[in-house]
Amino acid sequence: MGRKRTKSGKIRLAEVAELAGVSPITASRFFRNPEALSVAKRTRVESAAKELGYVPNLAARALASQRTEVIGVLIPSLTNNVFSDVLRGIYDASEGSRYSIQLSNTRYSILQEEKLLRLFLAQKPAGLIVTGIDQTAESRAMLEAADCPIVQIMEIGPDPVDMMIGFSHYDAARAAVAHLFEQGHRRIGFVGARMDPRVQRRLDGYVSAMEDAGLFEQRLVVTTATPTSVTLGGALFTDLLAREPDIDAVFCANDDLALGVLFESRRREIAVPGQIAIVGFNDLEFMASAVPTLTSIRTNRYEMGKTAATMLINAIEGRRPEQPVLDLGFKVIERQSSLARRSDSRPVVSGAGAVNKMIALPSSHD
Amino acid sequence: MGRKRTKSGKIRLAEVAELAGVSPITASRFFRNPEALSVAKRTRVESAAKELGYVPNLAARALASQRTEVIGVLIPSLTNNVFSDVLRGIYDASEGSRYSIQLSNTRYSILQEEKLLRLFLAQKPAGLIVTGIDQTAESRAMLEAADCPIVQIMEIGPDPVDMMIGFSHYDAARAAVAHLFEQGHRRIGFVGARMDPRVQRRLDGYVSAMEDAGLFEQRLVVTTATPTSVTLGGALFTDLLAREPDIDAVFCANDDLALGVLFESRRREIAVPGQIAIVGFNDLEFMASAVPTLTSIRTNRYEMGKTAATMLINAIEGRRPEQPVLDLGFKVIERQSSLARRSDSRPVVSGAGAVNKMIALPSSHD
DNA sequence: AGGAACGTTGACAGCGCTACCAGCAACGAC
DNA sequence: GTCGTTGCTGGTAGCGCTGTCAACGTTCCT
Repeated sequence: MGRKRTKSGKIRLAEVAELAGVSPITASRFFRNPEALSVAKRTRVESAAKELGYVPNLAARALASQRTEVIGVLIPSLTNNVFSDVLRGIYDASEGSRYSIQLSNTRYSILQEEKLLRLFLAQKPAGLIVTGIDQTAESRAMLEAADCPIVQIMEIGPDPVDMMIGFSHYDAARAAVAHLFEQGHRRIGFVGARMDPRVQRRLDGYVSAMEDAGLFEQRLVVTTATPTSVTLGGALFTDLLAREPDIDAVFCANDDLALGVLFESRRREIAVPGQIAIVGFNDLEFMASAVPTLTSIRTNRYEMGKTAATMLINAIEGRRPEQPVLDLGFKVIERQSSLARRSDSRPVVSGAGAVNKMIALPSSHD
Repeated sequence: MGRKRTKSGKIRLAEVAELAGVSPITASRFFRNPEALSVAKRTRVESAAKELGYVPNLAARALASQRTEVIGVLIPSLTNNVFSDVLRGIYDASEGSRYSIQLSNTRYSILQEEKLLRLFLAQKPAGLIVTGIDQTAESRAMLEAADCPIVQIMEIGPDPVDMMIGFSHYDAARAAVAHLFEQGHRRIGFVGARMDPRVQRRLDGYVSAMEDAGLFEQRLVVTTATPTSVTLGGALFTDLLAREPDIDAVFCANDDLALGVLFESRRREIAVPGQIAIVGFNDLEFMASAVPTLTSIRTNRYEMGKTAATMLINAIEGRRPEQPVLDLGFKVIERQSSLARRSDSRPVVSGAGAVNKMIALPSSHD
């Protein structure tokens, strides 16, 4: 059953040093700063380590050096596939580096975030990646006092703690609404779930764009604190229709909701985009192959994670970025679901991706 | 910018002990085994620790005790939302415990898995969670020699390394095909992507069920090593149709593929389930709200992760499970997409979830 | 009463590594 | 030739905690 207790081979740095004929400290240097060694000793230590199969004891290293090689990552959700893309980027960037990722889930609670932050900081992480810009005052103070580089991800805003990488959800939402305006839609509903700070900012963007056009009405907005799902999209859309039967478009705070709206439309035999246009947010993979294909806002999630981790590692190693705040922007991916209303109400069902014009915009950060 | 270097408050166990008026070792015991202390000292240490805001130094603890409180988790993918459910369960179970999760991604490579395993084991984890039962001989040997409890997740099979929790993908696939037979379908195609060992076993189950009925033909099977996606589902379905235009059902190795098949059917104006029945695998959330609602095999992924981590933690603390191999089974969730063929070819578009009969089956492990 | 058994506490000695500083050789500048 | 400089190497002294074992007081048994 594999529970047998084997006396650990126990190859220490001292053994490697002995085999290589150098002092332990020289062997130690080989692993931290090989350039500092003469070529002769370097190769000797290297082959000795390989021969013995030496693996450094991270706990001893951390204790002696007073720092760890752990990057702490705080994200609000493991379920939301938006974060799995970001995480994949982070893990990819950390791979091959000496740093390991310590992940924790705040469950969209800034109090939980504060608690986790305290825990993380006590272990002296090499760096920290935190989600968003809405921390408690206490968290903010801890972050500012922290003795390591920090990257805030997912959005950009004023007053970064250290580094920041993301895009403006506000601007992205405005762009989505602008696109619907362009296509001739006027009574545009908003459907949102979870309503975390980033979704809230999307709502703010929607409201401002609608107000600018003199078209905003509170009754066009349907939101809930419930976690998002496809089914919920259908339910919220049902609510919206009951309240405002004459809407001609729906801007969904994410793609799951958009898919739910699409299915609900089909269930009700409402033509998309003939009778109702749909725009989602995030541009998940399925948006391009739905029928009709679904318009969405593409956000560079994988890249965000990867860049964040890369920037962080560079900063840890003393190479601070020229530009600490990075706006990754977004793109309006125009597809069939948001086309201008047509006289015939039959949905367009030509090949997927036929309409796939892209509008790239950096978010203007104010 | 938060880079200011603060001299760490540096509250050590010694400080706590001093304030409490006990020896450091007694204070240490308070954190590891409070029951061993007298009530008086226990409360004294407790309040001293709280007053000073003491947080133990994990590196020192690990070094001195020769073991860590880290649970290593090896999964093949971060993208696949099947794993995000499992992970959520694992993280949820670890929360509140003293153990922290160290996650690594094998990218579906057993060689990469072997490499990561070596890395993990060198740090003497408290426990290990690995995916599946297909390890290299070398990995297997390392696992058997490992000095910690181990749980294999996602599937069950003969000869567990230690503990095992999952279900039979083979039996689940057979059940899916049996369901299609019941509904009167005969020419059932198989669509699979990625073809990792578990998908392969689903294919094996499909093949055996079809052979049992004398209906198997190699040309009914379309697979690819490409990672799965909704779009890919449509493409594979297109291939299948080109090869075998007269199929009456498709069993998809996962739900993303099934959704792709649904969209492609709609694009081609093929009625589901009128002309073609669809069955997916995993029962992701959207399956219940698609139009038509999509039949799938429900697998208990969150529960799998949570139970695995709970079992592991119990085993670490000496409470080994009565039953080291746990079959979580699966359920055939019958929905509209797989109903018997009907004379009229119009898809059923009544309310979602109208048909939602469930068949629960434990997988028979041989 | 004597002794064993138990519960509780503390002293000591590291765990494996690295920070710090000293030492040494080789080299070039004056 | 002397001095400083640079490049490389090693010795010493911990980092903060826990394993081990001994010692103590108390209780219970014979």
